[in-house]
Amino acid sequence: MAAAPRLAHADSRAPLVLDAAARLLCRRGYEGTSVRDIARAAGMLPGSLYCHFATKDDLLVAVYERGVERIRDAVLAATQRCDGPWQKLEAACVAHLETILRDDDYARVVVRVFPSDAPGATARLAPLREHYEALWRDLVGALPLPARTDRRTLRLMLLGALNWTQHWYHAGGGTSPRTLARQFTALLRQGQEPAS
Amino acid sequence: MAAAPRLAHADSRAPLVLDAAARLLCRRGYEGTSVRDIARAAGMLPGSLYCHFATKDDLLVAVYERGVERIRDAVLAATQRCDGPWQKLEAACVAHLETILRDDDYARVVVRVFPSDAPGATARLAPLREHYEALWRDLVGALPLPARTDRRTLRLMLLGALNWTQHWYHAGGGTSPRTLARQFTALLRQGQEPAS
Amino acid sequence: MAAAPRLAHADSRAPLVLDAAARLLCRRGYEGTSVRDIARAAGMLPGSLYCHFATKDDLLVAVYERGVERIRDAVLAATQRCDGPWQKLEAACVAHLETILRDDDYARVVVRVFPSDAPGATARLAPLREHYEALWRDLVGALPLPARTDRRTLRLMLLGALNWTQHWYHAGGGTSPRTLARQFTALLRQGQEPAS
Amino acid sequence: MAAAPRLAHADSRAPLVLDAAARLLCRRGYEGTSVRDIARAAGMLPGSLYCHFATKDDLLVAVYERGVERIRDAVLAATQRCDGPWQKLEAACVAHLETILRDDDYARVVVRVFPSDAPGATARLAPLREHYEALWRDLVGALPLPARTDRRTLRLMLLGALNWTQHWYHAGGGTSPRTLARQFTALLRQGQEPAS
DNA sequence: AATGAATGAGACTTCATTCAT
DNA sequence: AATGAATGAAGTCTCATTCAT
Repeated sequence: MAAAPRLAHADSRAPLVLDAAARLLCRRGYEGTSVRDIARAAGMLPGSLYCHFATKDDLLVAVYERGVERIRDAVLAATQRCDGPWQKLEAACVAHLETILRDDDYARVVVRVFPSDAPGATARLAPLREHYEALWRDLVGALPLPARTDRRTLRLMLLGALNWTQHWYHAGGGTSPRTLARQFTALLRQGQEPAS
Repeated sequence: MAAAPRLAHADSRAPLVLDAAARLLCRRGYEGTSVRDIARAAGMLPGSLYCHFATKDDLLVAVYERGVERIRDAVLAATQRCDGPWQKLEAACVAHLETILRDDDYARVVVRVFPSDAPGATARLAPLREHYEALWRDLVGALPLPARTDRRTLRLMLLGALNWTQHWYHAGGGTSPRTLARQFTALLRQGQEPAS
Repeated sequence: MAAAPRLAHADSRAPLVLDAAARLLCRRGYEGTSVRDIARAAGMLPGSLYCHFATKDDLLVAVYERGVERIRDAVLAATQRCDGPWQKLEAACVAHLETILRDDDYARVVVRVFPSDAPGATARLAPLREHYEALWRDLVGALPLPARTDRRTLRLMLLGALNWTQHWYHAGGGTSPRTLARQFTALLRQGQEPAS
Repeated sequence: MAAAPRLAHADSRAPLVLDAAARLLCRRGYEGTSVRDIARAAGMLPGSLYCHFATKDDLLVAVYERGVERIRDAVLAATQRCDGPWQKLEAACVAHLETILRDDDYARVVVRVFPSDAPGATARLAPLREHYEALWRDLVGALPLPARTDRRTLRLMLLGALNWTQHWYHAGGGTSPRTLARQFTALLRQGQEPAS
């Protein structure tokens, strides 16, 4: 079934373009990536990109959509394999970090490029991001926390710490994304003040 | 408003240029800010900028230097007013957050623009950043922590959480930078797992 | 006159650009010719030049290549029509001078612009020039000369005299390039001291 | 008398500016030399140059005047030390070549920069050059030549050969300017055809 | 679906020059 | 005589985009 006649040309080279765009966007950001660069990386001429995407912004949005979908799927899958709210949170952190620190360029774009970086696409980008973060609202909402705890702050703190890793984490540095995620969770869960 | 009467030949309009640059850089990033924009904001022609700064990179470095100096001074001053390592850390978080979330555009540039964003200035920017982060190494180093704790991870987690606030915090949202900083510190210090 | 109907999509307007570049470069030199000027002369916008040539230097190199090719071909063809080393030398002088003093702007660029004028292209220009001058080494090498004669000096003297004509020769002044070339050759060959 | 009180400040630093201009102009040409470069080389700011010279063109003309004066003086002095028209011509060639191939930047400017390179100064530059070349008209005019000889061509050929040396001569290459000048003269005087 | 050429705006930077001080 | 700051034009080159083919 899968190895049917027509195989390669399928529905064009749009995926190839997306891959190239994701690769560059997550490394150089929105302003630092030109349509020319993307075209070259995809083995095309700049004009040819416009057969697949009407504007640079559209291309970014398409990458973003896939990025959000992927990281969301990864986190969802990870949390469903666990029981217990803290276990689920830890699994989510592991999935999030492994996704953005390994080779998923699409997901990395979501973390690297901010909706405000592309003024013409802000309105479409923001909801996508929001869609992903809603997931974390649920995860944090499910935690058994002292009444005084501000769950929003906790969530934003954790996501901030996770996302900021892109700026300092380098593979091969000893600590794996998984270990790092677990450390983050533990720090939040148990605190560091020695039991007095 | 632009083009003041040309009195005050003294010490020039370089500070004005720096202010304009800081304002734009912290909002739009390095690639998103053009020399034209900065010149216009300073009430000059683009070429006139080059009386004060030889290149766009030099201008960024000058802003960075002032930014690092300011946020460093703020944190140092705050910590010296406190006793106790956790108190010092909390004071540092408050100072850091108040500086980057209020109107100090210079400090915000340091948090927003990464050395790698400006390839021609990376070599000058990175040490400045490092100079500031060294301060946090000391602060975290002084904490009385369980032996198992990875102080580096703790530091990077906290700084990540603090710096990421620039992406979601908006003044007038109820929580002040000071409150936020205290919450972050408390979350790390005491943990959230209900005493069992 | 600019902006032809846009028919003739074939093989593009690159030759037109080259022609315009050659025309200006041989008259105003490298620094004296701007990309803007060339574009205007070619009926394009400055940015459009870069569809055909990646940099100003590349454009110069392309002109140079054609210039060297043309003058070399002219000299080679002329010498092959003659017998005898002095006849060949004279024919070469005639060809060289007719080429650079008539309307071959490409060849004139080779004589006018020095590799060192365009630092970024020196490495590519110098071998081209050398390629042409090698031809003259052969021509002078074949002359039956008194043993004491420094052939290198003779060659450089002759080429210098020929090339310098660009600075004073103006068509319509009575002497044709052909006549001039013959005079130069005769002066060197027979000397001017009256037979005593 | 000479070692009187006021010594150094004399009539300002104009000579210093001229020296700097000559140095740069003879090396980089007119378009390749900026007013800024000259000012920096003279230890001044660009604006300060305009205390001494109203425009870049004026500066070039001033350098040119001194250049012509120097090379003219050198040639005149040399010819007056000799007897015989061919001896005078040889002495002139030696003086010309030693002046432009050694360190007299002023004279080198005259040979390197053409009146047409500075459109705004062409009208003032051309007569200066002409003034120098008139000298050669006399020298060649005095030669005892066969009636058929075109003295103008002979003169232009010799001057072309001499001036072109700037493009290939490098000190330390074995042949001195003096030797070279003598070779040029001999080639013209005696011819190279072996006595048959 | 893709190309090659072109566009017009705008990028950073340097130019010769001016002028109040 | 000199400075420091500014100007306005122009320098080379890149940008996202368009469009006939």
